[in-house]
Amino acid sequence: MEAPHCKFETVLEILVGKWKPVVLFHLFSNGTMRFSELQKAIPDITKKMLTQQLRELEYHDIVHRKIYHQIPPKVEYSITEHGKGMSTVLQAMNDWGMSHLTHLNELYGEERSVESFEGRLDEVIKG
Amino acid sequence: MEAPHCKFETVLEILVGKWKPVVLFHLFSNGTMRFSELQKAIPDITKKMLTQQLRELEYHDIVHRKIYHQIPPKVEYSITEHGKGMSTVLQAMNDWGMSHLTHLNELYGEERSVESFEGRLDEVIKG
DNA sequence: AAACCTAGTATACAAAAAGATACCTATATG
DNA sequence: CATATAGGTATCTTTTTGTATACTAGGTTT
Repeated sequence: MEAPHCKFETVLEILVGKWKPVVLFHLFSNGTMRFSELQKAIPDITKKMLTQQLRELEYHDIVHRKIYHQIPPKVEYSITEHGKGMSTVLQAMNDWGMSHLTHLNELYGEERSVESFEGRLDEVIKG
Repeated sequence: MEAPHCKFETVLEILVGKWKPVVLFHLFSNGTMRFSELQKAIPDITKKMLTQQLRELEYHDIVHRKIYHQIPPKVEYSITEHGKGMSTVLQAMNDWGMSHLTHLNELYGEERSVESFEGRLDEVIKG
């Protein structure tokens, strides 16, 4: 990952990647999840991608990784306190994003999908 | 560009790409800029990339493209009214991004560059 | 008439991100 | 003693992004 050039690019750095938003969504929703639970929740993600995204989020101290030293292994992921502070930004992005989708629909018609993975990130990050 | 899966991904869709943030920064700062002025402001960008980013921003109705039918050609770019509505989100991202950088510095030391292209997007989008 | 200007497009190529698949660890279970 | 288990890594291929370079249009300047 490169150093950010402007402050809001830091946020982008955290969020970009095909799977980061979904992963965050599930962790914000469920609080604590095991690696395998995340895999089940996001069926199309490969282990490699899931690991990668989680490690990047961990680097940014958005996600905490708790290892249980047992066999078979058990690892739990959760949003850190610092990570929870992101919810305001996510909320702002979500709100404007919604109105932007409406705007796009006005401009181009209803072709765009507005469906989300269960579609309730807004509710989730508020709580 | 794919359809977004969650609302805040719409915002990401607008912002991702190596050059989108810089382009937006300059347009928010300068109000109206010609293609060539943008090129000068962002020396490393190629015409192809600049065109591409601008077209994507135009599609999202963030940037307006005004063509003067003269030769040699003249085309001016500016932020649309709809685009200006994004400034709140950018501001939120910027603010949290700044505090996040501080947090990262506390965690990992001062290795990370906090420099931005002139570093004043926050001032610019407030105005 | 040749060269120059601006705002591009076209084509080929390199680099980065993502995907597919196989493999590893060490214990518990059948 | 073979197999399953959970959470990964390693390696290779494909796809997506971004870069480099050349070319175009058509009026203006030299």
